[in-house]
Amino acid sequence: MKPSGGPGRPAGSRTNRPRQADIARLAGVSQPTVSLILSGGSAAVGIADETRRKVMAAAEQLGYVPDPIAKRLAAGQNNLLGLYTFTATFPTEMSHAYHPFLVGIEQESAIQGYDLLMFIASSVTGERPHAEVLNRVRLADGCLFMGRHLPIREMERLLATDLPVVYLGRHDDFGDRLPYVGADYVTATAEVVRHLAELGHRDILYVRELDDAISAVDREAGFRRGMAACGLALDEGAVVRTDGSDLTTDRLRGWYERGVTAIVTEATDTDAAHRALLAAASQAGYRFPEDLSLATLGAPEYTEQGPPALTGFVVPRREMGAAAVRLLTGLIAGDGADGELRRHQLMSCALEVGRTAARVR
Amino acid sequence: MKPSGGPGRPAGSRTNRPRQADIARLAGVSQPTVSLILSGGSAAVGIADETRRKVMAAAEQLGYVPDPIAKRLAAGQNNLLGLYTFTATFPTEMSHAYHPFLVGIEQESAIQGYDLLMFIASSVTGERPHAEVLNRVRLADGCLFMGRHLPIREMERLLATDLPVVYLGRHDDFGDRLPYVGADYVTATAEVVRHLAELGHRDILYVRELDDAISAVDREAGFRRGMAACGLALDEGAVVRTDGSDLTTDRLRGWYERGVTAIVTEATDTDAAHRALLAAASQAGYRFPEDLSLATLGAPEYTEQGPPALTGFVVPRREMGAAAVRLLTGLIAGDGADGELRRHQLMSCALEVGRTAARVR
DNA sequence: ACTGCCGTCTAATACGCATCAGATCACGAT
DNA sequence: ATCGTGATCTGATGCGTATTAGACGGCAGT
Repeated sequence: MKPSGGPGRPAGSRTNRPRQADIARLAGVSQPTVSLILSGGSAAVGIADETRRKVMAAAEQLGYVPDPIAKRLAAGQNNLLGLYTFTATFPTEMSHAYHPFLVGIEQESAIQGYDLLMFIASSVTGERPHAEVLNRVRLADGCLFMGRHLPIREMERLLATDLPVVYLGRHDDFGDRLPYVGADYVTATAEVVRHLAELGHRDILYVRELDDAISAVDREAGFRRGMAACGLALDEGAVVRTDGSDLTTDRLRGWYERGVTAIVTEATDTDAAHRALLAAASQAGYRFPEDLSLATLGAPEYTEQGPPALTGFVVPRREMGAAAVRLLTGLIAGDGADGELRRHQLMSCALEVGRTAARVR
Repeated sequence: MKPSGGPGRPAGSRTNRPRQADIARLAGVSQPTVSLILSGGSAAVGIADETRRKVMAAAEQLGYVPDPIAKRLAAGQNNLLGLYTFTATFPTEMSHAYHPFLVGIEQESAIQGYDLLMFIASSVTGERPHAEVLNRVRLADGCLFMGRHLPIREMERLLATDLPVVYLGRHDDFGDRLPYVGADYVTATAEVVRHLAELGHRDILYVRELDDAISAVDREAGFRRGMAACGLALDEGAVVRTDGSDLTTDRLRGWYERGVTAIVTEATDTDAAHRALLAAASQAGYRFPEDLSLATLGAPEYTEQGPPALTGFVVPRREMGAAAVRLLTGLIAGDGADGELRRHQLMSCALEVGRTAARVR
């Protein structure tokens, strides 16, 4: 490699961008003085106006731009928020599940003055995809994690670090060590049940997904709580688990004839249960809400075509993303130690009164 | 802030992560030796096996993880690709215009082993939103730019830098200095015209947007070229500019009665022209393709519900994103100097034979 | 035995900025 | 005349890693 520096520049320089030292030389002061004036900000009291002017002028003349890397190395902060998703962030098939979160994250990050660093390189590197990420993650001042299943071991190691971290979603396995922003599915589901009860429904069925993701567990808990609060009996088989494949037309008819008047189901990434239910109903000739009432937990955001149609609740994804960013930046700023920050936040989901549930006949 | 260093560590240390110096002490060698062994990779010949083992063991024992910041400062590379969009990357209203690009960018970045650094903070900082970009952008090894209108002055300054840059979209104002990956609208539009001509259409109208974005200019050029190539006359008024507001039902009727059998229009961010045309047609009672044939340039990607319906062409956004990343990483690797890299790339857009255009009666 | 050379490792330094402990000087108070 | 005392600025150093020049021994060749 040849010393590509300009005239009068030390040989090691890889670039010809001006540095603070150049400004200092031009202004006839020392490099620390330049540093104080340019980045010291409010701490730059005790600098003569004359000196300040000279330095500013020199910086302007040279077109100085601070090197973020050096800044970070020296100061230990670079206004970068890491964003780590356990799957591809921009999925091809799945209808942009992360998108509403990202909208909130982006907005709030911008407000807080942080840029977003998306860690994706490792998603294709091989067998232990998340092992090496943790190295890179430290590049940011703090990191946001999202995704249905988080890798326990890697998370454990990360938490042993002093890097601020926030998980988007509820997760209590790490106790207080893992701050998160989640959705209050329990309360929201109970409210949906209460809404149905107020419409006169007493025989309510809950059709949920197979796997035990926290959201599913919470929703079922909310369902049971809501039923209990309304004094409704929860007979055997009132909670149905399915991945969609066994949700036949006959089964649906059976429920109907047994006297079920309302069905609660949940929308998820895959939407298996929800979709299967709609399919079976359409095939059996049942209409919502004429024949059966339907409530969907966590319905997708409004689309552009008109008001919400599905009764249920909507997860405030945008607000959750923004809240997560606020929590993270708070932790970075060190508010965590003072206990000013609620490290575990559950956002409430608004009840949506749509057109799929009606008063029982 | 308190000096949180552990026991035996210098007070200035902000973190208790092990450094190369710690490994060196534990293994009884010097820090440069550790550096050589751990990151030197192939250049680490000339190291005794015994030493190598000791160092590796010590690194493993301490759970060493290299600091990307320091690495970058020292080596001038950090495997980060910047992504700068001139508007919010995750828009709320607009139907995820950037999304398909992002899918390609993410995939290819992962393959190339780069993480993605999204610069967003400046979008809210005030009057000259992009002025401060230069500061941040240099954090990455190279930067991808996207957005309809790029700020000339800032780009000019950036190009004076040695930072590799790629623009997603065609832009020739900077000559060869701004590498880009664009779409070949001219050829694609000409092919659409040819397709219509083969269906027997001779009176073809082109309805385009008002503003002179490059895509619009190219498409019109392609339209004219296509007409010429097919030996079709281009009479006065064959090209209509509109922002949608003046596209009345009467006007559409006028065209129809004048003998126009096919209309070519373009889909853009706002979709103003395209949407207005559809609205007017629907209001006038015209159906596609029964009454009029319609071709849409740059139709949105397939949605999940079935095969494409619109005749026209589709912009290969995913591939463009991937190509842009390849170009950028190539530039970073220094392939640019050897002329191995096509700094200006135009990707072809596949003709879509949909259901809105039919053989003329 | 002296020279030359290879293999192995280390001292020194760069990278660009921030921070801290003084240095320097002027000025007023004792 | 001496001693603070505040206002301004600088020297030295750190941040964690990569790189380069060269130190140090040992071994072969003459």
